[in-house]
Amino acid sequence: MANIPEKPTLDGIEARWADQWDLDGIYRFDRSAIRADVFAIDTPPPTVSGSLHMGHVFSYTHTDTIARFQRMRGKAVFYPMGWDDNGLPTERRVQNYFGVRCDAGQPYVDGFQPPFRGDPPKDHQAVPISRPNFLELCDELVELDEQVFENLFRRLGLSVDWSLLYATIDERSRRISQRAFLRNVARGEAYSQEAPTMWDVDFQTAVAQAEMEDRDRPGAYHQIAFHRTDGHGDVVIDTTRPELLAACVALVAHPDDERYRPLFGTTVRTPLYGVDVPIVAHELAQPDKGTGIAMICTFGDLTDVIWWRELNLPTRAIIGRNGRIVADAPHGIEGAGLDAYAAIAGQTVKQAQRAVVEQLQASGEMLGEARPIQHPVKFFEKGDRPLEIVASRQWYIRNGGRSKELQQALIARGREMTWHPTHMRHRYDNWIEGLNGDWLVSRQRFFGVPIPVWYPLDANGDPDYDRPLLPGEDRLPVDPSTDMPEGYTADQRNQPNGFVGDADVFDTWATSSLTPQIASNWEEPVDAMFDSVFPMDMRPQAHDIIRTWLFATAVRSHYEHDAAPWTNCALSGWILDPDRKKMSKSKGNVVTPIDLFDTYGTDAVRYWAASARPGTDTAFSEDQMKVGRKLANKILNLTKFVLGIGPVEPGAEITDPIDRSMLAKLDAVIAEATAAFEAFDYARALERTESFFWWFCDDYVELVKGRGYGSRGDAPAASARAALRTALDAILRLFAPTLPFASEEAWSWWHDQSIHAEAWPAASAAGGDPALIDPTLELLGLVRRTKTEAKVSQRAAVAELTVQLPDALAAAFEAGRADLLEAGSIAAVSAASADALGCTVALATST
RNA sequence: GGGCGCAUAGCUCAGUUGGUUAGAGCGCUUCCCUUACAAGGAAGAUGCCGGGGGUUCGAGUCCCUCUGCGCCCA
Repeated sequence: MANIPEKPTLDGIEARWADQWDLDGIYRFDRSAIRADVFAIDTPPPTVSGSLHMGHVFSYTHTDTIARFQRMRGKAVFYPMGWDDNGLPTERRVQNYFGVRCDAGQPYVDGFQPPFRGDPPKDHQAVPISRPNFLELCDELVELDEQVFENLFRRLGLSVDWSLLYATIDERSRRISQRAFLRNVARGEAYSQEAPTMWDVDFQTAVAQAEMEDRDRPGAYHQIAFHRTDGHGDVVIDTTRPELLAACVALVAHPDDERYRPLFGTTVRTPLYGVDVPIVAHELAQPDKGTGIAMICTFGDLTDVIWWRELNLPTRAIIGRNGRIVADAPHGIEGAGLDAYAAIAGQTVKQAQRAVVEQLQASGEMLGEARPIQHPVKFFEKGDRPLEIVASRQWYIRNGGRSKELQQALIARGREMTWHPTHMRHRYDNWIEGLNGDWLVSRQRFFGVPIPVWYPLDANGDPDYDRPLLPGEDRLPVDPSTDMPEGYTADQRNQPNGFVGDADVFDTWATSSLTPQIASNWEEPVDAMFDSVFPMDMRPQAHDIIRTWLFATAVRSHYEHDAAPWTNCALSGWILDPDRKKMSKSKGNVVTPIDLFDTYGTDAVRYWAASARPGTDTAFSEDQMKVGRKLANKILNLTKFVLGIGPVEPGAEITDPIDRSMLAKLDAVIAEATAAFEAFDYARALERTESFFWWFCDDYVELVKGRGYGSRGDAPAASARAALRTALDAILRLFAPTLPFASEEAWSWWHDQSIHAEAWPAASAAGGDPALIDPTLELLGLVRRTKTEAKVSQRAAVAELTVQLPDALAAAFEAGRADLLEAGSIAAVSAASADALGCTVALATST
């Protein structure tokens, strides 16, 4: 029956088994299963335009071990894969790959051919192309990239159901994203508003709080004198942004600050521009910072926005969407002030700062020199220049940033989920508690899900943003730039009394926050699986995107389903290089996953990943992969041995207490591994299994090998063989989630069906005493040591073994006595009662 | 500044209700071709379990505190 290769090998087994699994469809989700029998995973759709790296291999392996375990436990596993391809990363990659840039002003070119397909020269000037042409190139490239990702994941052995594949830009995702948004609008959970917004001047898009980061940058304090309009001298302020002087609308000090209290309510005149501004009081002014009084500009930072809003100050915006000072001076600047303004109009922020400082120094209104400092500056996480604040109309989804009540409700949602590891929940709570505004979901970009909204235009051609025109759900997905709102005709586009389409797209997270809905065909006309998979059992992801992806998904589910989207969140750690530093290409220490698969085998790489404690940052370690390869190899060899030692008669009983003792230990391991997997601790499950496995090979197998070969006759041999076979069966099943290829290969030598369609092992219930075997193995160890110290072969004969035997161990000693003699090549043994177990080994003088 | 985590062998780490002599792998040393495996096996050396204090019959484990490192947020 057995089909055992002469020389077992791991080489080439990945491709063979990956293809076979695909052919057999063993990972296909059973759509007829009821919710209680389903284990549903909300797989994180990777950003395909990023490059493949070990982080993918790492965290996706963790998930796969859980999926395989649950499948073996009899669950119908819902394990989809998706590609998060919409959004800025793809746009960037398309620009760099084809040598183009999107320019909405360009006409569409039919059959457009980009100047390059990969690696444009460094000095290439990006070719401006129309938005539709640009989107075509996006579609072309993501298809390419997604194939590379799929190949990697198949090679990694992920047991996903590839028939459930989706992409966040595909038609279903666009429809579901728009549907969910329209329902948010209908319930008042989403709204548009004209407001100061964090703005990236290079990408020329608004940016959400979750996408911002602080970076320490050099800056400088400048002391600037404002002139009191009552003629009683100057008020000196400190600012790091003198270039915004023309945008100044007030000075502010703390209400308790005695130095400035008399000035509240008075006015000062701005230097250079001669604009009268009030001196106001607010708690957020910091008396210990600079001179204790600051200028409020529209807008230098988020505190300016708060002051502007709470103190009802006027607006004098001077920074345009391109990051340059706008051409027209704001209201209030007149006469000579206009000349001063002309010096900065059209300049970048940096240029303007130099110009203003020069002007102030010339006029004597800047005191002393600039004092350099290091201070945190807000950046878009993908951006290169500091964010500016510009006023613009944007769409928001309420997320608790402006409502304590909603905050509490969302924090409560977090408590409906079990977090692995538990302390990760704090990040969720902290993030919600630190929100300072609603979730900005509109982006002034191209490759994304269009915001499904039009606005009616009045007789003057001005849009009425308070009465947006919304499509019916049956029309989704729509593209407002080509589709028409109901009741309008194409020729009314952009005409007075006509309509205008919203030109923006959704933030990537606004769509990827709906992966549970997308993967399960929520409210789709056909093939809805939503009811049998939602709320899902597991959300695996990395811990750095708790504030973005995890939180956003919880928000959407809270609104749409009044539920947490999953019952468990499993957070993976990061990969560090062996020096505990970030891996980087420039250092030449980045290895690609495929190379590692080739070198060590996929199971070996999976072993490395699965050895890392859940949620723990982990060093990249080829040493661990070598260990994994050894393990996988050993599994094949052990299987060959157990299958080759001799036949096992049907119904053969395991009678020997030594064999039963081993099985009792195995039972404990099965129980531990099961409990660990159920708690999402794949690493502990592996560690317990592996530890037992080496003990089994080195100690148990060596002890009973001779008996198994039949040295003492048929009945003792039958017990050993049956025990070996029983243990092998369980061991392969225990390893199957972590080392799917080696366990399948070994399994296939004596089974027709895939091990991954088999049941998780159950306890043997042979009723053995787990400790019974221990004294025998301890004595065997002492014999081995004696031989090693005598520098003789382990096969060397022992003339006599004299055992010191505590009475309590007498029965155990007797049970293992015959096996011990054989395993140790011992000619004679005698035992005498003693307090502690021990022995004296008399080696035979010659072989 | 707020929150969280980590500190155990040269290195990477395990140590799950507190319980004999603190473990594994890698690396290092010595030995062994043995009919599953030399891509193997047998054995050995290496620890103020970060410091201090406390609870307890008993602390790597629980409490307090200090130090150092890392992450998240402001």
